[in-house]
Amino acid sequence: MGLAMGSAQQLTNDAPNLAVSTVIFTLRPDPSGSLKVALPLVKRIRAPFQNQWALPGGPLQITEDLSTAASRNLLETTGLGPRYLEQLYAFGSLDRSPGSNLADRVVSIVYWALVGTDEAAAAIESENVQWFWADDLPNLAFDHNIIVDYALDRLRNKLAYSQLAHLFLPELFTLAQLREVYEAVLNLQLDPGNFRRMVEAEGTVEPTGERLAGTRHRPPQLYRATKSGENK
Amino acid sequence: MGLAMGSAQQLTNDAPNLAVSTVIFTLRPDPSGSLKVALPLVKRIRAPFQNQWALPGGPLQITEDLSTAASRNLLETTGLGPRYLEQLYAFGSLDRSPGSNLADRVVSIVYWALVGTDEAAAAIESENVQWFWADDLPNLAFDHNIIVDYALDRLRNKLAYSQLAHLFLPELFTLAQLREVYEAVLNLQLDPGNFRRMVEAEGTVEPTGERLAGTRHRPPQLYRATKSGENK
DNA sequence: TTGGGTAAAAGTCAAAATGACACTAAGATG
DNA sequence: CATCTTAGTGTCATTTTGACTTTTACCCAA
Repeated sequence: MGLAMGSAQQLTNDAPNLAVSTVIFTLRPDPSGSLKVALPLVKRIRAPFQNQWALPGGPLQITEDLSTAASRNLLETTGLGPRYLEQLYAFGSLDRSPGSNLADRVVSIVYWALVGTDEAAAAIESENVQWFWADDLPNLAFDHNIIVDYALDRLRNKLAYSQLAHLFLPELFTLAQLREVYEAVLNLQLDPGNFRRMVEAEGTVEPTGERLAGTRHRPPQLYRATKSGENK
Repeated sequence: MGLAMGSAQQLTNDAPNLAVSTVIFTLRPDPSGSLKVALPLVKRIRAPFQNQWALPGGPLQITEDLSTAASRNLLETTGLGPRYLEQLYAFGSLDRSPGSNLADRVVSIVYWALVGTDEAAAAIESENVQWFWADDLPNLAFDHNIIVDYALDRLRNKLAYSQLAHLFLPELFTLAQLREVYEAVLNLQLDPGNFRRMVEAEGTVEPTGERLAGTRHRPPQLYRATKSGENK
């Protein structure tokens, strides 16, 4: 209970350290042109797991909210703001970083975010920040592979019983584009007719009256998200 | 970035403190005999919020996992072990404890737990630990009213698309008892026939062949939970 | 011993939701 | 103008859901 003495390098602490990390999802066209889920990772520049890829994150500042820290992760790695941001889970097992001692223990509160397909195309990429396909990740630092899988599960679940698919898209979109989002995230094929019926029944999108020109077929209606069904 | 100097009383820290709290649910018969959701609270013995009721919890020990800490909360307040335990959410707003300064900032990782109706009847109760109806709580310390509401939402959701209702019950139970759990938690009436059809279709319970005697009507079959559909 | 009360358990039925699929519309392309 | 392609509409059988009826098997009181 007395005053703990720090080492020269680091304050010795009897409490775990607290960090916030963020899983950032977007959709990008793969070489064949179909959309796939992608996320940015940062290369670690120090031990442990030096030179391995990891989720963007860092210590929680004493002055910032959890979600603010998550937004900061997002901004610092991609230069973007979130279209959607939600807390995912707090990971705090004792064995998250094998070999390290208890004083280095870190509890990570992880958020997940969506960024628009259009915005993400203009996002920062560099030596130390690169985008990966969510279904084809390298071995990540710490337990970050597990975390990404967990976030993917949540994304797929949310998409099914919530209305956030349009957040990947620009303000105006066709039902085909919306369907493509579902197909990319859920990794399955949807019947266009039935999909239309479902979306119209939900009332979360409304036709704008405008049509998208320049297709090689009948011009599709452009829709926008309704105010009511923003999300949840 | 230098070595922080502590006061005589407390180590001044540039990181938020980390605590684990647990919302513990059970079902108890109310005066009229029907089951209602109840939870134990502890009376705070020091400021802030001295003498107000609060969720059981405390600082996370450097040597224990998050879920272990939650189990410890449960054991220390009720003397019981959890039938079910799941992380709920990490609460970390800057204004959780109005009036306190940043050095006292606490991020709480909250778990929620189920304990059996039978076990809970024998749980500890004292001056400083009492059970309350979930739908009739006093003003709790910190943001704990919000947390309980959040946990109730989660419980109701989980019950609907997951199979944990039987965790409130003893090993053997009738379908009427199982239905009573749903009705108490979701606060609605269910058609007995349709409920039976639903439960049988899910295959999460199996008849034991035994029947419950002593009722004033046709003796109901006793069921148990199947291994396969334990939960999730 | 029998008739009434009660909830268990099984069964019925119409409405709604779902999945598979066919058909027509309206543009582009050659 | 014939053809290709996807938009958009329509059909239909199957499954699921909610409301309800009927029959079963016990207790209890007359």
